[in-house]
Amino acid sequence: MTPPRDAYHHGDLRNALVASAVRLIEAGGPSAFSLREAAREVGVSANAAYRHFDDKSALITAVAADGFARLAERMRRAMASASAHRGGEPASIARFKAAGGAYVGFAVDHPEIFRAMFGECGAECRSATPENEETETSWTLLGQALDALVADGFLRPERRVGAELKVWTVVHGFASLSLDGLTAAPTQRERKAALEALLDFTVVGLCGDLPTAG
Amino acid sequence: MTPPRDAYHHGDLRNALVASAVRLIEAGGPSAFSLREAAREVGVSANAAYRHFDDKSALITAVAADGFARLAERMRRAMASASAHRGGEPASIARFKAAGGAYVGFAVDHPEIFRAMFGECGAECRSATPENEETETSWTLLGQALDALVADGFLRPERRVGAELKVWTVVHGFASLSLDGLTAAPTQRERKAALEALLDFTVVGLCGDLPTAG
DNA sequence: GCCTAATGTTGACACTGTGAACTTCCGCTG
DNA sequence: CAGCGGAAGTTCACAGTGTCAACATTAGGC
Repeated sequence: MTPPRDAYHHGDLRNALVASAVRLIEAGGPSAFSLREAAREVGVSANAAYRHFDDKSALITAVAADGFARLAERMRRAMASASAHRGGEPASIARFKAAGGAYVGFAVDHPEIFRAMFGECGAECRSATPENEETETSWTLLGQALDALVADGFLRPERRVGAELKVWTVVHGFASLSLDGLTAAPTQRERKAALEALLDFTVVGLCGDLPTAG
Repeated sequence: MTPPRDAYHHGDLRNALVASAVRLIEAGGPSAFSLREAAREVGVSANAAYRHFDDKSALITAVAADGFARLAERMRRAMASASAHRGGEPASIARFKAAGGAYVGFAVDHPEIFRAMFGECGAECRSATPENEETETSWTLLGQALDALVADGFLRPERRVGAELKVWTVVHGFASLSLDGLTAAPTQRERKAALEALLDFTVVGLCGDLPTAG
């Protein structure tokens, strides 16, 4: 992938460093990652990194940003493919569940990256600055899914407000617990079942009503 | 608090180190905490800590364990006081909401400790070993609150199974997002409103049904 | 009252993030 | 095409860190 470096100038150090950092973090978590090691892996002196990043944490921030972009992409894909072959479910609900599933799926597949994204260094990526398109995207995708629920008549419009936060809460909570393991490492099968139940629960919470209590 | 150390032996180094670590972590997060600094603060050589902890991470684990104990205590208190003066709400629902509120409250009041509890070093505290009474407790308290919902007829028994995970997911998710700030630092007032809405949403999700879809 | 084991101490090592000063080389201007 | 300015990398240096090994001190049981 990286050709043996002969030239004095690397050519694409920034991206190479980010890629190396992703590998290292993916392997051992954000704590088991050092600037020097990343530089070593790329074949460059430790301080070269400072031409491209203010900080060690700036590099991690870049990793987080990359993670957010990949997360959004994954959600996009999942939603699109859910529209295609859903299993008898209304399209809007299928898409909604697909979005949630993709979020959790990303977290489970890339736990350490996910941690980095929501650690202190990822903070800048998460603030909804107008420029931060990528970050905004997963939030936006969720919004689209919810709008579709309204359009299909499942979610009453007056309940639409604040729905993103609720869904995000559920999905993010499940992802966090899956990683940080309140439940001791369930099988993928069990997790899938739990997630399905959770998404149903979410739909009821959003769209449903309490039975006449008495 | 700690009397000026004159004796060669500290007397209660273990606890002193944990307390110091709690302060340091609370001040600057788990990353801005060093074994040496904690030892310095206690007035003891760096390596003295190794008589009480295998590792730096073992110390953090102790901090996490302490956090879990305090969290459970806070939930216990909140639930008890909710039984006393609830505002026209059924007791079981009031207690349930109090438990959730206490969880989030702890996370918001002690963000860095909370992070430590759910970071890699806190992992041992979270596994439900039979001995790990304290850890189990907040889960157990949640279970009690759910049982009360069943007893009061709000939650149908066949929906009881798996309810802990759902509630935990919501509450933990909201706590995480509140700390890690998807939403840019809302006021305490806003957060309280959001939490209230979220708990209502949770009750509906657990106990409610979809309106006859058509 | 001594011996042992628990508790603390000192010294050392490899490693980290980062600043300062120096070198190499790409790309532009004359 | 010469040469130069600045971007991109390098080396040296420093303060801190976690941790190991060897040593010192002391509390408590025989």
